[in-house]
Amino acid sequence: MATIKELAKCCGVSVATVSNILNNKPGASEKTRKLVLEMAEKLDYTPNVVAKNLKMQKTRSIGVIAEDMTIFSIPDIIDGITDYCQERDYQILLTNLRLFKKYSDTYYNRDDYYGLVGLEIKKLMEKQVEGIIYVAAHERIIRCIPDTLPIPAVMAYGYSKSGKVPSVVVDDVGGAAEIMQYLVDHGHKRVGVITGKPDSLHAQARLVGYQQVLFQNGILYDPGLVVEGDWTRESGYSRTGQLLEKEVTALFCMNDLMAGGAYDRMDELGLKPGEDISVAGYDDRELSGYYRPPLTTVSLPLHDIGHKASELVIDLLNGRESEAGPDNVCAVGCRLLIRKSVKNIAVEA
Amino acid sequence: MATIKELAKCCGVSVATVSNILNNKPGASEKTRKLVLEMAEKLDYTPNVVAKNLKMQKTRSIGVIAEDMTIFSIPDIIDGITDYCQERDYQILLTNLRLFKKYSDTYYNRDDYYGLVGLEIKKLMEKQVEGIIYVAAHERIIRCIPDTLPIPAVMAYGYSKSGKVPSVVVDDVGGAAEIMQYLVDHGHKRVGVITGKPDSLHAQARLVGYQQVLFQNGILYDPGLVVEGDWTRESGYSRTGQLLEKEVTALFCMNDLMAGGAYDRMDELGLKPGEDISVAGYDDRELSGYYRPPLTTVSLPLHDIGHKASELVIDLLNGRESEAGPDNVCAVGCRLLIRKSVKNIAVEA
DNA sequence: AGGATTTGGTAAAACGTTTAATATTTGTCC
DNA sequence: GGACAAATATTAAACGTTTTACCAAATCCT
Repeated sequence: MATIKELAKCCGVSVATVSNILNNKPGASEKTRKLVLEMAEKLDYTPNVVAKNLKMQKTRSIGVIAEDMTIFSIPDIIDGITDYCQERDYQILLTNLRLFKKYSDTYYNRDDYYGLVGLEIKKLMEKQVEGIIYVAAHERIIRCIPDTLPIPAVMAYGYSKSGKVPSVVVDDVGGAAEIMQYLVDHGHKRVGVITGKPDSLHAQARLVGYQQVLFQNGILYDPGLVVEGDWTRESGYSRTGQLLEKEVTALFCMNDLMAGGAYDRMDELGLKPGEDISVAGYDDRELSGYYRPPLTTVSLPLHDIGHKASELVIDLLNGRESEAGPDNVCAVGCRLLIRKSVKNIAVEA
Repeated sequence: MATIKELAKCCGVSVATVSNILNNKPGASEKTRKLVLEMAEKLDYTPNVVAKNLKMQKTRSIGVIAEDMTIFSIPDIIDGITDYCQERDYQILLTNLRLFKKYSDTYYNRDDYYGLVGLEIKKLMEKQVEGIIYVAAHERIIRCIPDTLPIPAVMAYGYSKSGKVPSVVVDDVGGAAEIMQYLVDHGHKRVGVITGKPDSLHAQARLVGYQQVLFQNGILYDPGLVVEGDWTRESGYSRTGQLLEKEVTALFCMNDLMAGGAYDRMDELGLKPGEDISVAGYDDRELSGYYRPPLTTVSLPLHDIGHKASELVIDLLNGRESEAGPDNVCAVGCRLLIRKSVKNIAVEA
């Protein structure tokens, strides 16, 4: 593989000249410029970027630490990251923690998990990445990214402990509000809710969105209409029964899986989802498009999260101020995905 | 950020000594060894790997070119790649082509697609990756990886045009044979097939597996029992009707989506899948576990494909001979995933 | 014509490591 | 105490670039 020195020799000029020409710096005659360019082509000269990086003290690369590639949220976030990084010509170094393969459910309390992340950060820094994005599988407070890093870091789909490292997250209250408003616009005043695990940030925020819409529309909040699920299809199935007894006209399930469980239960009871009882989901998992009827849900802005996160980190490493909010959190909005599971029962005026 | 030179000065020794100690080479006294190690800790010395790479002419990194991160097969393959690469301490540089976002369905005929891939390969080589893995979204012949690359390359989930670059693919005939054998073991002699698009390698191989099992069990192959689908749920739905007229006892759908369509049709006709008619799928898409009844299917060895591909490429770049078969193709086996959609109708002996 | 300026080019240092060749210190033995 | 070997440490070159400082030739201006 030809080096710049060999190329220079072939052209009968100095390396400096070649370097200048290749980086289109001024100060070379058209003649030598052409000569060098042609010769570079002929020798199939490929610049050694690692030498360049060493000299320039820049790598135009950022480290991406993903908790687990096989969790549904992660690939889309990474897709967003690569989208923006390509545009800005940054290379990504991927680290896959394989968290859910390596650790039990309680992974996030384990010291060795922190150790692992610390090690991977160190490895990336040795490789002179200019920034780091940590991609969480679901929103929560992540304690393992120190806020004393000498390079910028950004959390995608999670919060940092101290709030010092910028985070980009889903606007869950907005998303929940949007679909709830859609429900009340379609005449649903008694909407049962199946929540996620109550310690989950997602579940808390979505509940706030629910309450917000109730309030804004002058509907009294009835705590009896909200029951606790745990994100699984089974919990959606089992909770649906008790909600149905309360004469709700619609169900808001805090994820698509539980909505699937609700469908199951209704089928059993001879009720038609989207006809007898409306149902709304959340997340836009691939499968919910295949429910019968297809589920109306809210689409998580995963791509945008990745896009925004890389935007932030690249701004930061170029010395520009982060334009995340004052609390360093950037919430990106969801898109309402209207399908067939919500019936309009509003009486016309 | 401290360099080795500063560290050396702080310790009052030469850089060479520090280097030797840090790489635990022999020839340093216990005393200085300890001193240096402690000082390194104290200064939080972080070696500059790009300098090291330049000197060593090695980067321990491999480039991964993924066609599209958001296609379901890709993340699992990448997970397999990272799994093995972590073990061997190779870093991965990720390139996401975003093929299905950027190009139409006919992307693979477009010149700019080839150009794009060529460019990305060049970029990776400039960064001195030691090997390249191309990750396809589904199996087909990939024409855009030249077989004259100066570094080893491997195709994951695809074939190279010339057969010169090693490929690791799914053993689709084996997978189809396995689930078919399961079907006949459960007494099904008349098994209808809904194929994928006939020009797909997947569809062709799976059909061979189907025929193989028929032959081995002395069942006559009836071409009337195989109808052409196009991988979509709709095609599964529409094809099911005509198969049902042929008095089949089971359906083998060449992917889970079409199996879902078959379920839909049976529901409509008042037939219970897994009871009145057995159905088998292929691919193990997440959603098929939620079908009612859960679909018996074959699980694609995506993780293993990634694992094997990185094994091959790392062997290759270390000068070991590739242990792919003589035709440079390594087919990795599938796992039968038994759930609830196949009924045993065999008469006991 | 001759000094000043512009144009086109070069030499060499630097980036942070590793390593081969060499130098220095320490220890052993008579 | 001196010779020799072994143990330990140092010097300097190298990896492939970029860039600063410098130089020579060509061009311009009066």
